[in-house]
Amino acid sequence: MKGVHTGVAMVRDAVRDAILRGEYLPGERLVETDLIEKHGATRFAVRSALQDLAAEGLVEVRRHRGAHVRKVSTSEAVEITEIRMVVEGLVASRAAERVSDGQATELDEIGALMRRAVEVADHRRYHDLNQRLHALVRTIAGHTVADRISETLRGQLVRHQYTLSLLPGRPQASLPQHERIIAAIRGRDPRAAEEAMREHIASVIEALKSMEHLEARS
Amino acid sequence: MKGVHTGVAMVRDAVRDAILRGEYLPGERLVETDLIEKHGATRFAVRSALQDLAAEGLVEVRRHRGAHVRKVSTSEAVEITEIRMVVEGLVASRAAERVSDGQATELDEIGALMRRAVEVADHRRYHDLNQRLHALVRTIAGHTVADRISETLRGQLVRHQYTLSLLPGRPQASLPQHERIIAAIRGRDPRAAEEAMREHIASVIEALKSMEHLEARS
DNA sequence: GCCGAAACAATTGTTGACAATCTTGTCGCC
DNA sequence: GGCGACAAGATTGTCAACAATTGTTTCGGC
Repeated sequence: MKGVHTGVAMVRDAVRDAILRGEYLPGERLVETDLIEKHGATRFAVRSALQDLAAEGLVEVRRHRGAHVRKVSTSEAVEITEIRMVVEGLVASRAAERVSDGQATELDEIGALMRRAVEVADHRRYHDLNQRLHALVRTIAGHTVADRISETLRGQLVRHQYTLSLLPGRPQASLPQHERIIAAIRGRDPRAAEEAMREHIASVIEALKSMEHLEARS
Repeated sequence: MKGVHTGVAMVRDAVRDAILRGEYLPGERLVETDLIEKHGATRFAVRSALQDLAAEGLVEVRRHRGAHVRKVSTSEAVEITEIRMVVEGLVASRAAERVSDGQATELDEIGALMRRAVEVADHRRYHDLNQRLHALVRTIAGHTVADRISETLRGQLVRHQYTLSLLPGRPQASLPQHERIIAAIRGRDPRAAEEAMREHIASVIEALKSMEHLEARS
C-alpha cells in the first residue's frame, strides 16, 4: 500500500495526506527510519519532505528531537480562523466583483443542492457541497495569494475541523449563511459578500471558542 | 568577509538580509557554490537555507535550475497588499479591543512625533515612526498568526516598498490616515480601527496600481 | 528504596562523493 | 552566414557513511 517508488514530492504528499487523514495524531513523533520503511523512500527524501511540511506548518522539527505533528491549540485555531475569516472575506468581495453569468448560475445550483441536502439530513453531501461552494468562490475571485494562504491555514486545522464537524446543528445554522453569501455574490455586491462570508466564518470561531470552554472544564 | 562560521540559520539570515538589502536583484540566480564561498558554509547549510527562504517566498527553486530571487510582479504585489490590508485590519481591530491605558499614551506620543516629522519634512524619521506605529499596534493586538503572515508577506514586497517610498507626497497623504488609526484604537472602537487601517493600506494599493500603469506605459 | 551520574542505544545532523540534468560553446550541415 | 545537433563543462539532485546529540537504562551511593 505504498508508493513503491521514491521521490521527495511523493513522500511529502503521502505524509501530508496521512496527517490530514488523522493517521498520525497531533504531537506524535515522526521517526525518519519508520517513514523510510513505510514509504520505501530514502532518508534524504524523507528528510526533505519533513522540512517542506514544516514550512507548511503541518509538522514541527526541533533540533535533534525530530519531527512531530504540529499540535495547534484551540486558541491558536481561533487565531488561524480569524485570519481565514478576513481573507475569505476579501475573496468573497472580489468574487462579487468578477462573477460571470455562468458562474452565478453555478452558485445557484450549489445553493439549491445544499438546501436539499439539509432537508434530507445528508451531512456527508452537505459537507461536499460546502467544499465545492468555497472552491467555486475562490475560483471566481482568482486571488492567487489568498488561495495559497487559505490552503496553508486550512491544513493546520484538520484536527479541529474534524471535531467541528461533529457539532450538532451545524448544517442548519450554516445554510442560511451560505445562502446569503451566494445571494451577495450573485447580486454583485462586494461589501455584502464580504460581510456574509465573515459572519459565516465568525460563527465557526464562536463554535471553536465554545469548544475551548468545554476543554477547559474537562 | 563574514560569518566565518557555518550554520543553517546563519546562512539563511545572511542571504535573506542580502536579498532585502537589494544586494541580489530580483530574478538573479543564486548559485550554491558562490554562496558556499561567500558565507564560508557547507553546501548542506546553503541548500537548507535556500529551501527555507523558498518557503518564505523570497526565492524560487526550480528543479535542476537552481534558486532565483523571486520576482514578484506588480499585480502580485497588489494581491499581497490586499491580504495585508485585511490582516492588518483585523490586527487593528483586536488592538482596539485590548489596548491598555499605557499603550494608548504611547500611541499618542508616536502620533505627535509623526506630525512633527511631517512638518519638518524629515522623511527618514517619519518612516521610522511609521514602522514603530505598526509594530506597536501588532504588539497590542498580540495576534501571533497575523504577525507571522504579515512578516512573511512584507518580505516579498521589498522591491516595491522601496519604489513606493520614492513616491512624492506620501507622508502628507498618510499622516491623517495614521491619526485616524490611532484615534480609533485609543477610542477602543474596533470597527473604526479596522476601517481606518484598511483605508490606509488601500491607499498603498492605489499607489501600487498607479505604478503598474506607469510600468505598462514605459 | 530513592536519587544521581555515567554508559549505552536510538535518532538526528552533517559531510563528501556520485549521478542526473541543464547550459554553453563548438562543429557540421544546409 | 545561419541554424541545429552534439559534446564538454557547470550546477544541482541524490545517496550512503560518519559524527554529534538526546533520551534511557543501569549501576552505585546515600
